[in-house]
Amino acid sequence: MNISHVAARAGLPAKTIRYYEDIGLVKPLRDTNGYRAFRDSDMHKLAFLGRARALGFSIEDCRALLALWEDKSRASGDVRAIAEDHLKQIKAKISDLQAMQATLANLVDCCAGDNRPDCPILHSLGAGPRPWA
Amino acid sequence: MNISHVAARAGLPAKTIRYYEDIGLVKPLRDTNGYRAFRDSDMHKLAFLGRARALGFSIEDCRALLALWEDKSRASGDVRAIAEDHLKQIKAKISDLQAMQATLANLVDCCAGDNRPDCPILHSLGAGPRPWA
DNA sequence: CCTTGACCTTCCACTTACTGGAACCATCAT
DNA sequence: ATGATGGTTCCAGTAAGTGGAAGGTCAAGG
Repeated sequence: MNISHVAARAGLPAKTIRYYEDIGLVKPLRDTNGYRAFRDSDMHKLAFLGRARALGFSIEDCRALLALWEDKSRASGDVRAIAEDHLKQIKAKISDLQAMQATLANLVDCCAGDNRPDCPILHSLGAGPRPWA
Repeated sequence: MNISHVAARAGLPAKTIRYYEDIGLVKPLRDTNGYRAFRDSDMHKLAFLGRARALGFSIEDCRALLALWEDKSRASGDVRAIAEDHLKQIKAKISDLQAMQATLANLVDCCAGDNRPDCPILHSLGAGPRPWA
């Protein structure tokens, strides 16, 4: 399988796949012409990576998950630990964003949004406490 | 006011303030010894930036908001447009994260997290549709 | 006067996870 | 032979800083 074929099947841009090879996440073979030759196992790895990245795992998390995936004797607790940690970060990020959203929605509601120069959004940004405080 | 004083009052690291000068967000004066000399107006700008960044506005958004803040004749509609756009992005990001959270929480729940090698998290990442699909 | 320590300065490299583009090679159909 | 698609490498840039080295400045203490 050449790169564009794999890209289509794994749902990743070819550029990204080359990058993943660069950083050692996949190691495709090479044809005599220098083209990358992906085995099925490479394809599966890339699909795995695509799904893990879509869940927001970092590249380094993906590297660890992939190692565990390949290690048939791994303990599921190791995987769960990574996933739980990531879940915690996701929750924290959601909280942050929700706080931002509340503050900003409030500011937008207060703003006439017309041609008058008086704008409560700028007023609030220019003085007062940090919005999230 | 020298940089560490401003940093403390604006709640930003000195490094960040130097960076903001680099990219033209603030233009402090200089003392004869080469030290940055911040006026009150610089301090207010930096505090403004700190608050806007805390709300997740990008640097370029901040640049625009700062220009509007300085422009006494601006229309509040301009500001509101930036804020509404940003709000939309925040909402989209929250949705994304919530979808991730749901999928991942489900996977974590299904995982025994013990020493057995069978792990539904890896199983799900290794096959099936993209989690968000 | 000299030193020490806490400032300040600049500049360069590194971070995340790619993405865009240039320059060049391979393959195939016309 | 030529043009259209592939593929390859490498270089640079993104957002928003952060870390560190090398070196100038200033006030206080001995």
